[in-house]
Order: sequence, then C-alpha cells, then structure tokens
Amino acid sequence: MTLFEELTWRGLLNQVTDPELPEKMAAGSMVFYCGFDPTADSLHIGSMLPIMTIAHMQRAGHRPLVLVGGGTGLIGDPSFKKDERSLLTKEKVAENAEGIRKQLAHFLAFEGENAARMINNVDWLGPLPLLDFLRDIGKHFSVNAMLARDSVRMRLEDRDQGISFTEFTYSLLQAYDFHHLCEQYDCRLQIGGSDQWGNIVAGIDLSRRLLSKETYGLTIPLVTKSDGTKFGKSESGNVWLDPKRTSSYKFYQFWINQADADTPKYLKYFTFLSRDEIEALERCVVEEPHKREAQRRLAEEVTRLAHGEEALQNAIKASQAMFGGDLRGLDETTLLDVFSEMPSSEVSLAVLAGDRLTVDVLVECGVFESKGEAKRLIKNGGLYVSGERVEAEDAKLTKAACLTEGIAVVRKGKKNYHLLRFVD
RNA sequence: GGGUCGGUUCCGGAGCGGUCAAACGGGGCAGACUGUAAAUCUGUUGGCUAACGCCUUCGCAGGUUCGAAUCCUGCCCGGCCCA
Repeated sequence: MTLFEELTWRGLLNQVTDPELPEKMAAGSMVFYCGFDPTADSLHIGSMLPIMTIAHMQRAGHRPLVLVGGGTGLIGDPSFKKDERSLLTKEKVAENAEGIRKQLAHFLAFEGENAARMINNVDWLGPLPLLDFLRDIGKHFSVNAMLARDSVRMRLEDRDQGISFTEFTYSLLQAYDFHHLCEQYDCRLQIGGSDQWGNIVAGIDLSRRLLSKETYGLTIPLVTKSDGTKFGKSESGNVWLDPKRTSSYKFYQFWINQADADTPKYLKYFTFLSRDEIEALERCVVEEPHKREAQRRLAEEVTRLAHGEEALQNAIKASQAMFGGDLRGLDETTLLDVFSEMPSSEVSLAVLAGDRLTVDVLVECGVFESKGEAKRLIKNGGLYVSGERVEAEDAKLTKAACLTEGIAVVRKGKKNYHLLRFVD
C-alpha cells in the first residue's frame, strides 16, 4: 500500500492543494512540517490525528519538521475561533513548548534516517524587524482576500467580539514560517487540521512569490462522533496526553468507552494496526459486540502508544479491579496500587465509631459538594461504600465500611471512585 | 447623542405584585435495560434541615408596598433603529 492509499483508507485525508502531491511524495523523500500551538504544557487527544499522520509519513520515508509555535503562540490563531485569544506570557509559551516537545517523542522517531526535528518559530519570528516584515512580506498579502476567508469572517460578522489587528496578522506569520522552512530546509509540504487550510495556502503563495518554489498542503479531517457531541471530552473535561493531567486509568477508560459506531474509525485513526487486524476487529463489533474486543484493543494500543507499556498494564489492572469483580478479594497493597490514580482523602479513624452519618463524612472529605447532592445519589441508588450500596440517607459509617484495616472505597454512580484512608 | 427592546437559576428561554427556588427545552448527574456502547424509559438538577420550615438567588444600587423576579428612580451592560 502506498502512503496515500494508507492515509486514504484510514480516513486521514481531508483536502490536498495539488492532486500531484501523491506522485511527488512517491518520487522521493520530502521534508514536511506541522505546527502545534503551545497553548498548554500538554497536547490533548485532538492533536493526535496530526501526530499520527506525521508518523505515517515518516514511516514512508519523509522527514518531519515539528514546529512548536513559540512565536505564533504569542499572537493566537483566530481561525474559526469565537473569541479573541488571551495572550500568554513569553515564559509560559516557552514552558509549554518544552512540555509538548517531550510528548511528541512518544510518537515520532527523533533519531535514525529521517529523524524528526523539533523547531520553534520564535527563533526566527522573534528577531524579525517590523519594517522589513511589512515591506518584504506584508506587501504580498491582500487584505481584501484575507477578509473574504471563512476562517476570519466569523469574527468580522460578530460585532461583540471583532478581531484585533494582532490576531488578524497571525496568518502572515504562519505563511512566513512555511516560506522560511522552505528556504532553510527545503520543506515542501505543510500538514494540519482542516481549520488550517487558509493559513497553509497563504504559506504556499508566499513561497511561490518569494522563492519561486512549488510547495504543497494537506489537511486532516476533524474527528467526529456518531452522536454529534464533541470528540475528546470526558466527564472530567479534556482528555490530555500528559498522564499528570489525565491519568493512564482515565485515558484507558476514555478509549474503552467509545461507542460501537465510532470504534472502527478510531482504530484507523489512532493505532498503527494493520488493515487486516482492524477489519477483523470491525467484524467483532458486528458479530459479538458484547465482547467489546475492538474497544479493548483500541484502548490498549492508544494507551501503550501515549503512556507506555507499564502504564497500560496498570490501567488494565485497575480497570479489572473496578469493573471486573470483587473489591473484597484484594489485599491492601494491591488496593493502594490500583487506586493510586483515584482521588483519595485521609480521614480520622474516629469517624468509624458508628456515630457519624456516612453523608456527613463524605461531604467533609470532599467527595460531595453538599449533603443534598449526596442524599440525592443515595435516593437514586447510586452510592456504594466498599461494594455495598448505601440504602438509607441516614446510614451511619462503621468499621464495616472498610475493605481492609484502614481503607474504604466510595463509588459514586457507575464509574467514579474515591478512596478513603483512615488514620489516627 | 436620540428612540426602542432587553439583561432570569449551567445554557436557551417563560414568568410581569402574593400560590416563584421560579414553567418548558437543552445539558449535567443518577437509576432501569444492556455490553463499562448507542437508543429508550424513569428520577433528579441553589444551600441547610428527619421534617414544619428557614436562608441565598432573577444585571447593580436605592425606593414604593403588609409583600417585588415582577411597580418606580438612578446606574452599568447588550440588541435593533435613527443621527
């Protein structure tokens, strides 16, 4: 399978600026680039699609330049955004760029024949003199054309928000990046999300004008969900790649919970499994959906890729303990291990004397916001302490609540756990 | 600057002197059913209380009234129209 057959089959192609790109890329190794915004010190799973695309290209023999937008990050990309971006400090952007650099190393080869290379556009945008920029670069852009773009029109039409000159300039900076990389590294291709089309095309135009070089662009589709809700959010918010922000357990759970209708698509997007393997898993979804083999495999592959084998094994172990079976069978070491990623609180041993309401104690240690909330959950039958459903709103907390000497596990609803450790 | 309409609980959006913690829809949470899925159905969705009830909420500040989200005054913010 050629690179483009592969990308097409996986659904990673949205738009290409030139139908001849596949031929050009088949002819030999090409340098290409993709940018990431340093808006946080971690990427979230939305960025995984570009990352996977880069990886496929690298495997096909092309050389990735991974650009961290340390310079453009100071400005903020207005494309299809509703609000004016709030500006980050230079220090924050530098810090975030470093975090992202580390994460990408999980997915891409930074050594070897077509090693990926990290670059930061603050290195060339930073020293750029304003007057030179306006004369040499700005002259090539038509404001009329820029105003016509869909990606900025939204902001122009919204009188509430409007768009500042700063953000309006963003597109020129990204175009300048492409031109710069083309000049410095002979970079011929830029890839990005479908929202980047306008910025990419601007860079292609600029490279042609200033360098008379032919360059290309390729965009990747937006990840959609079958029920129409936004991809990449879980109950607890964004799903990040950094295990410090989204634990391996939660990460694994996010993937294993995907709907049947979406899972085959995600296997293609987010794993390197072969076509045969994915098609076999696709059949599993149809023929024996209750086994959830495809979801399981998806969760395994992606967790291993993003967090590593050890983290994956822990996530699996924790998941089995929580959804598989009997918490009572576990010893204290295993319990603490399995629940290491769950929120936990320390409580005085004295509360187990039997004269305190379960509800009160749980509010005190932050499991619930208010007593009303806790009671509501009990009424609905959704509160469990160490595997036992709490039946009465006025239930008291006793030693029986403990799984082992000093540990109790509180479960809110189906999937939310909280560990209580009793200490003197 | 003038006119006019509006700012309500997470969001949208009713209410227009007491019966309003505030209709309805969405979202959230939970339960049932399942497969840790989807769809569906049910419950719940300001705080405290075992409960009667009490407290805080309807842009902000005052006022009228036994009583205001609802009326009046001023201020702030937004839509539309005119200059």
